[in-house]
Amino acid sequence: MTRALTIGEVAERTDLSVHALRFYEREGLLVDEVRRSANGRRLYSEDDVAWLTTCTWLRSSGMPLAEIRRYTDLIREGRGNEPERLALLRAHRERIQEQRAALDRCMSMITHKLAVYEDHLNGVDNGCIVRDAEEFEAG
Amino acid sequence: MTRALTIGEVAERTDLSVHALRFYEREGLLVDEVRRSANGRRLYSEDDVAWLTTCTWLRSSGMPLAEIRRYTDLIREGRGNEPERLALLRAHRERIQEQRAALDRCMSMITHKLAVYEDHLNGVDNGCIVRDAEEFEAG
DNA sequence: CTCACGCCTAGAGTTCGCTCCAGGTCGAGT
DNA sequence: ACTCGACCTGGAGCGAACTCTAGGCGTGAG
Repeated sequence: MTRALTIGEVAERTDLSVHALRFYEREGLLVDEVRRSANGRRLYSEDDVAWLTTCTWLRSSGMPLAEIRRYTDLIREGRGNEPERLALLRAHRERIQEQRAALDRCMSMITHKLAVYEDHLNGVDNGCIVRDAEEFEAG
Repeated sequence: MTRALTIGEVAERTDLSVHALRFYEREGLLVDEVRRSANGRRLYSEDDVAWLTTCTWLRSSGMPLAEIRRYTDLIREGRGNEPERLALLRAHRERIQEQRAALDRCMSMITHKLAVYEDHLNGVDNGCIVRDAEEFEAG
């Protein structure tokens, strides 16, 4: 068994602040209760770090903390609710796909605007009033 | 010239609430001052709608309102600051790419967990303690 | 005439996800 | 003996992006 980690060490490894770690704990985002040292300091296991990393990934893809808590609860409950976990993950997968679509839409808009502005700055002056990139096209 | 639109109509077309539209206006997110009817009601042009749509796309790809305002200001200023606009758009393009990477990371994690759970539910019971999907693999 | 409706303003309230503070404990180093 | 740094708690505070409320106006249908 590996050495227990302090909150500071976990903060470094997960890119969460120590404040956020305590906050996540209060919010019930940890599957197991965090162990404590004799003097009351938190002791995290590698499993805790792994789970927190999963949490940060879910967060970075836009899952609200409330839903991560729900997922955590399901895991804590143990066997039997796998269909619910599946449903939750599938729902999130859908949202990720929607987000990706949104990013792609915006990305092509930006690519387009960049092209227009770059043309403009390279002297392809079409002489129309300059406002947003879109307006170059009209001329 | 096309008919001016009421705030309600613009709300429908942009998927922003009327509250949000007034809020955006207060925050200086509109390039031109919104026209008003005789009795003080807002009258939006198709250009306004187009710009607001651009704003919603930028928002949906995670650009903060403060930065949209900055971009709006640059456009309102007129010719001469195209390099700044380019820089702003390029910076946002980078962030979009990072976000996409984050989504992809999370997506493959989810795909993996889904596969593990689905196997499990289809009777591929590997007999280990059931917690998060990851733990199925160990067995 | 009255009623509902859509709009107006100024400003308060809400949700989310932290972030920070005050005040305190502990252990190691000088 | 003293100080420093990392940790503890409970609770306040914050920034973002809305969202809603109160109170009021103008117009059109019944």
